[in-house]
Amino acid sequence: MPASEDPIRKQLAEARRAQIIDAAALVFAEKGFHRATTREIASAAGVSEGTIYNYFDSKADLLIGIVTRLADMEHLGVELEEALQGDVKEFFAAMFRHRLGWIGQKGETILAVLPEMMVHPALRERFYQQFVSHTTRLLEHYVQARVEMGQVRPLDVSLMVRAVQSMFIGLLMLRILGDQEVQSRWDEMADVLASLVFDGIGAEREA
Amino acid sequence: MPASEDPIRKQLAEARRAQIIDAAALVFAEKGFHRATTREIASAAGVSEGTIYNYFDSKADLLIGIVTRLADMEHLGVELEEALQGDVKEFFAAMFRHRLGWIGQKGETILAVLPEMMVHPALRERFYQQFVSHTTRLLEHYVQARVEMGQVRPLDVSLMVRAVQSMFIGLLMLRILGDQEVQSRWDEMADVLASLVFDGIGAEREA
Amino acid sequence: MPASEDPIRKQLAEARRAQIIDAAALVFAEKGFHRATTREIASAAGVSEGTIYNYFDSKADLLIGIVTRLADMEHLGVELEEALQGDVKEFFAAMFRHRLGWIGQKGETILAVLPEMMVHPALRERFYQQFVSHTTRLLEHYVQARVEMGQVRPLDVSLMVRAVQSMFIGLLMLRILGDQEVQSRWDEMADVLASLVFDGIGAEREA
Amino acid sequence: MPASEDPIRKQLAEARRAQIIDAAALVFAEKGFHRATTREIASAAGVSEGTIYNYFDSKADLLIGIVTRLADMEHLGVELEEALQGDVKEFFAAMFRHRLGWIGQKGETILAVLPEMMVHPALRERFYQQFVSHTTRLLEHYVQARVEMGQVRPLDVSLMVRAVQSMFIGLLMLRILGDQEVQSRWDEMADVLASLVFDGIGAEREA
DNA sequence: AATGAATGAGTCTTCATTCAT
DNA sequence: CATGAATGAAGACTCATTCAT
Repeated sequence: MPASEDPIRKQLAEARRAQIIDAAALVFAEKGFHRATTREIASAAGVSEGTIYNYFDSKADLLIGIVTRLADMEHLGVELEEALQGDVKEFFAAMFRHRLGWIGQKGETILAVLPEMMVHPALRERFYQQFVSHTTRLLEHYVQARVEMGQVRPLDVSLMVRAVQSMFIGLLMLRILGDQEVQSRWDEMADVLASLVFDGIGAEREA
Repeated sequence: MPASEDPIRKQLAEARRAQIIDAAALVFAEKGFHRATTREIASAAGVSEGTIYNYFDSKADLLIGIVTRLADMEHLGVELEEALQGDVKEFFAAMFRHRLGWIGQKGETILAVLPEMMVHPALRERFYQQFVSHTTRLLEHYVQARVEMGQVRPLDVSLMVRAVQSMFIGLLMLRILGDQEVQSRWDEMADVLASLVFDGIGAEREA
Repeated sequence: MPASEDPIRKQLAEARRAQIIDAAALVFAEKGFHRATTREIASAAGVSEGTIYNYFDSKADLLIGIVTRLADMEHLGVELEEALQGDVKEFFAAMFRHRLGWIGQKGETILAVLPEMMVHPALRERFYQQFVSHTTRLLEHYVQARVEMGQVRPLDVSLMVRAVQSMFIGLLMLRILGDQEVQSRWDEMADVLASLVFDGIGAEREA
Repeated sequence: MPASEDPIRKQLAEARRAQIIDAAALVFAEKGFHRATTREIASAAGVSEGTIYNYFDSKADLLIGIVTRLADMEHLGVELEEALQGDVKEFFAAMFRHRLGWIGQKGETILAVLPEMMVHPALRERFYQQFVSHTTRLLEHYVQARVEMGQVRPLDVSLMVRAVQSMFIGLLMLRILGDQEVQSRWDEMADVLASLVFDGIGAEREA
């Protein structure tokens, strides 16, 4: 067993895992976790059923794999980092763009795990920690700071942040539910949201 | 066969249906559609498995039954009707209260069907028509009218309405995902949302 | 309980039995014993499922009922009685006519019980006694007598009679299996069979 | 995946199929199609229930499998081929021997499918084509030719052939129905039938 | 005597998982 | 490591039968 083979093997194994996870995400998104069979996943991945079990403990473990892979591929992005320093409204626009862009790209994969998550406590916990609470904290800190700088009205920060976050996942849900407008004009949403959140819709402010 | 028995029979049958649907919603919410067994549902409803099939064609038909029952019990409510005439911000507050109130009350039942809906086209269609598109149209008309009256800024009405709706379902999702803040302060959300939507969070409006 | 009601009740009950048996025969013939449901039989008979069990112990008991009713309606017929005295070939023609006529008329009902009989010992026994062995004995006596009278060749009477009988049931089977020729020319068969059995097909007799 | 394994796999699979079909035929013959459970069949075949479904689509598909296997193992046989050229009476004797021999050997298997066939159109069609119509055509041609050669009386060929065929299946039915004579003297039947069919039973021919 | 809702035992079928090759 | 045949537990659904009305 030459030492030189170790890293190569590792790479091959990692590629196999990815290949299987991608196939699983595809099939789960299309048919749902329970209606998807390991046979289909194997076939979609171009491997045998047995091979799946060389890389994953169980069918449910594939879900964990998908979430993990989803998390690995997430990062704040440079634009967003930069936007943290600039104008508040522009920051929100950048954040919405970033987030909706990610959802637009990974929507299918998210759809693959979302339904099961709603019902599976461990997965739910993992997903929440991974994708929600992280952003929650970031936003809370950002908004709190801007409130103190007088750039944001002193609303209830905690709830306000939840309201903003609800839009991410809410819009994904509307997309999934088949709303035509949301589906076809996805890319226009970020600016509308930023405008809504920052300025509101009212023609004139309350006293 | 005396004619007097017909309506009685009908009532008994309707009561049985409701009894079974409620039990199914309970079990589905707890374990998810697929992990729920007909045996459990029967036991929760206090009937035998066979009886379920005297009232429903299949396990999947129970989902349809749940959605239908959910729709039957929905109505705009007097307060909301009245709010249509009054102040815009107050209308949104009333709408958020009404909607979040409904979700708060029926959340468990919605959770029972939501995951399966995301994956089941026919159910998805039904749910969307029943609960989303109806509200969409109502809001679009309302906002459009208020824009013309100069009470609402001339944003893109269609997308703006989607943004508002995304919050309903998005907040439900956050609740389901286990967000403590959303769960414990649910009743406070309506006013925060109304304030956010009408006035925005910005300390000062853009030029 | 006036005595006058007894015979009336009896008649009503007998009519009900007949009504149910006829319906059962119909449904059994069409779908087979196992695929036929008591619900269908009840519906075909115009009664409720429960009523069936007021007249029969079980679904299987309906089969017994059908066979019994079949037997009750069988009788040698005058022509056949007369033919016993006449010409041998004419006797066979008469017998074939009588038998095939009966089958042609009751074929559907026989089809209703035949498949189950092949697999159900008690029913098989009953049917055999009722419809086969009776005829077997009749034929054996007849043929034996005619052999002794020199009108029939001294073949093995026992087997010869079985051969003749096999044609009854065999032709019914061909009919059931869908043989067009047998179905459409059923009424011509009797004479062909008589000619075949009495004279054979050979152009000239063996030495 | 070495190419050398393919034929081996195929052979193993074929053997499994045969093993399962044989078990199914056994159980069906004994209890009837509907009373037979897949569990019993599996147990009789020495495999698990699941394995059955790796080789057959459904329980009903086993019936098709049985019929097909029955057909595969049927062939005219050398003696019969030879008999086609010889004496008419001897041909019939050979044919009866061949056919009754086949039935005697495969009777159990035929019993396994016969009852269900009587009620199942697709299966019925298949069986009729496979085992009846083939022989019908052969006999019709043969008899027609011999009529033209003056060796067979000019009876209605089509019906005559049906009469002959009815004896095959009719005798099987008598056997199944439990006729002792037919069961115990099965091997003697062929010659009796040949004599009956060729010469008839009449002591003297009609004018 | 008639009804038909309720019952629950029984069965086919699916499919995640294992393991010999 | 890869394979895919074998496994068998589990579950949706059917339907003969019962019984309160």
